[in-house]
Amino acid sequence: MKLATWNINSLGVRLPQVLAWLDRQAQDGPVDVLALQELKLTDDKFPAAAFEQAGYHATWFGQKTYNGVALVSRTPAQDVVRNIPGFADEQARLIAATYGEGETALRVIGAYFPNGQAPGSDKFAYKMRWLDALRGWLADELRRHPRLALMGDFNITFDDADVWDPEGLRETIHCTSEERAHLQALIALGLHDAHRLFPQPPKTFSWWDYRMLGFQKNRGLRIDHILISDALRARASACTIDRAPRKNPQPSDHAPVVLTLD
DNA sequence: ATGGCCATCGCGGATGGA
Repeated sequence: MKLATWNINSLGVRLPQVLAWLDRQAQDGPVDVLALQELKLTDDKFPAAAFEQAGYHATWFGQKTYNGVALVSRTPAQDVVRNIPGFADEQARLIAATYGEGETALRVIGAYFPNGQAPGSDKFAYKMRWLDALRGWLADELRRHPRLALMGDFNITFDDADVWDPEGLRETIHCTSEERAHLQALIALGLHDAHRLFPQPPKTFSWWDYRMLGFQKNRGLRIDHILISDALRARASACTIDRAPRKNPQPSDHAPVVLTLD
């Protein structure tokens, strides 16, 4: 089975690319759950019928202009949660659901972490509060759901290996010690960075700036992640970043991350 | 080189992204 995450930077613009990508993936095994971020549309504009026609269920949490997240899946979502319980938030950034029953039930959390803009800014402070709230709730979720995956656009790099220019970008947004400590605190709850469970080529990134020929020069960051619990780690067999959609006309600035489980 | 590109809203140019 496959789990995937993709920040598509407007589902209105890139729905055809998402459907084409799901089709392509299905050639060597369908994607069971795809987490999407940055829908940039309201709930009433979500293209549920298009996904249904393609054979997928969906559950979504939209917002006008900004943010918005969804889970697209082969089986229906159960026990859906929108945003972090107990954390008042105007922004649609998180959606969680359970797939399957009993001991094989899988809990999936799709999230669009705040960008944070710059250390010291109000948006950075919001990012830190959001991360605190996520950690508190996630600890409970892990107790309830041993088979759990947290995936999405984290807007945080783990370390210098996730950064095209570690010296030039030291302690800038996505690369600060404070953000990385928060990311490690999520790992400390009992999660694993699926990407690093397997050998990866150096300079493997998931996002490239639209400007300065960022993708062509591979000037990128790895900020899109799939974190999995111990129970899922035991079943993980591959984790890859698919650069192909970044070469599409009108691409998202992010590439999808795909985890394969036995 | 303190911007470059892209999407949104809405019809010019600001805002946000990362």
